[in-house]
Order: sequence, then C-alpha cells, then structure tokens
Amino acid sequence: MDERQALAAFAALGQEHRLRVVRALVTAGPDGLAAGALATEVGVANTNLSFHLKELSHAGLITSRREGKSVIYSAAYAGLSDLIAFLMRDCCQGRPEVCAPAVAALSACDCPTGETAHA
Amino acid sequence: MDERQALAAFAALGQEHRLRVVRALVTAGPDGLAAGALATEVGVANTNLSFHLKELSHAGLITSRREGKSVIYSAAYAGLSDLIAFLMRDCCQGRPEVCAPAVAALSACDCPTGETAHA
DNA sequence: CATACGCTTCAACAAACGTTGGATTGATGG
DNA sequence: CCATCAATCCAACGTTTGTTGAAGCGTATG
Repeated sequence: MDERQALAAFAALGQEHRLRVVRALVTAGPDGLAAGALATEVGVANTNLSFHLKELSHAGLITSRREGKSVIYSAAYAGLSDLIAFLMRDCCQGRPEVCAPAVAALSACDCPTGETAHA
Repeated sequence: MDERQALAAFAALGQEHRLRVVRALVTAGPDGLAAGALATEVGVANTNLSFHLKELSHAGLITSRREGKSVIYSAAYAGLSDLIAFLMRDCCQGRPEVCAPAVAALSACDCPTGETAHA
C-alpha cells in the first residue's frame, strides 16, 4: 500500500459516520448491506450517506454492487488488510515490541495468527 | 481502545504532514526528534508544526519531553499498537482471512509474529 | 541582567469538509 | 406507459480544519 492510499484510508476512517459505516459493513460480512439499511443503522440521511459511501469507496475500503433497485455495499477486506499492513510496516521499523500486543489482540478475536485457528 | 480514541487517531493520521511526522518519529526511534528537526524533515513551518504536534499528542500517538531549550517528540508506540489492535478487532469479526496478509507483512518487516523472528 | 534561541500561543484568513434540500437516474409494479 | 421506490448527483450553506505572521514564554549563554 502506497502512502497516498494510506492517507486516504485514514482520512476516510477519521470521521464518525464513515467509521460506523465500515464497522457495520465488516460486521455484516461479505453479503453486505443496502444503502437504505446502512442509513438507518448509522443514523444518517441517505443523501448524506451517499457522499460518505463515495468517499469510502474511493479510499478502497468498501465496494458496491447493484441488486434489484437496491445498491448493496460491503467491506473491502483487502483494503482493510492493506491498511493494517501499512500501519505495521510503519510501526515495526526497529520496534518489534509495538506489534506484539497487536498480534495478541489478533488471537483474542478469533483470527488465526498463522495456521492455528481457534474457532 | 475506545471508538472515540480510534476516531481521533484516524483523523490525526489522515493528514499528510501529520502522517509524515509520525513516520519520521517511528523511524527515529525512542530517542525522538526535536521540533525544529521535525519541521525541517517534514518541510513545515514550525508554527504550523506545533499545531499538528498538539493534535497528534492529543490523539495519543506521540509524546514530548523538554530537553534543554529543545522539545523532543517521540512516537507513542503504545498508542500505535492500540490502533492496530482496534483495526484488527474490527476487521477480524468473522473474517479471519483479512488478518492473514497483515500478519504476513508483519514477518516481512523484521517484526516477530510471536517468537519466530526472521532477522 | 540582557540577549539570543527554540518553541508555543494567539488571532486571522482561505480552503476543505459535512450536511441539507431539490432534481435526476435506474429499476420495479400497476 | 405512468407511478413509485431506491439511490445518487448537484448546488448551496455553515462549520471545521490547515496555514500564516506576530507576539509571548521558557531556557541557555555572555
């Protein structure tokens, strides 16, 4: 991940409504959520939500697909993963102890650190 | 890490100059850098830099200490680690495959994933 | 004590951001 | 074909954010 992309991603996540959108979509899983459902869940007017969705999409954090008359949004897991990797690359420069707690958190959230899944 | 704190951290990193400051400080290590040196390295007027340093400090991403007539800033590794953990907790909700690449990146940057360091 | 240096605070301005309402596009149903 | 619903695009606004210059505070040095 490029610094420019990381910048866009951080800026996108540094906004209350957008962060909530991402969290909602991650929680929702690959099936995603319709724009209307998101608007309700996040508590934002759908006109306004469109604006934020566009920005998140541009930052590579979410994707969209049309389904009937609804547009379904879902988290771009690859983008999120890249962002984590970027952050780690930055933080690990000569400071391995920084990543250790993060990796610990990793195993605490049902995410295998390597090939030893736990759930 | 609280959602409120994460929000502040993301917002802080979503700005070109602040992101550069953090990267410079992480690279510099625990010894840190004086405000003046940072201003030169990042290419920002020191008046302006103070503004950004205050914001980064408030977001818990950097710390400062006085040393003679200079003020030395250094990365708050704990804060960065918390942010990574937050991001992972969010992304790993039922989506383990998201974290796998990040962990791979981890081992590619001289940061041990557990006890198996690679450099 | 006076001067010089490093950094921060303050007030001001320009630019960018987030929100809102109304109009428009795409898809469904009578 | 027209009416309806879902979502987006557009133009406007108020607010927040980033930048700049001048003034102020704290620390070292002669």
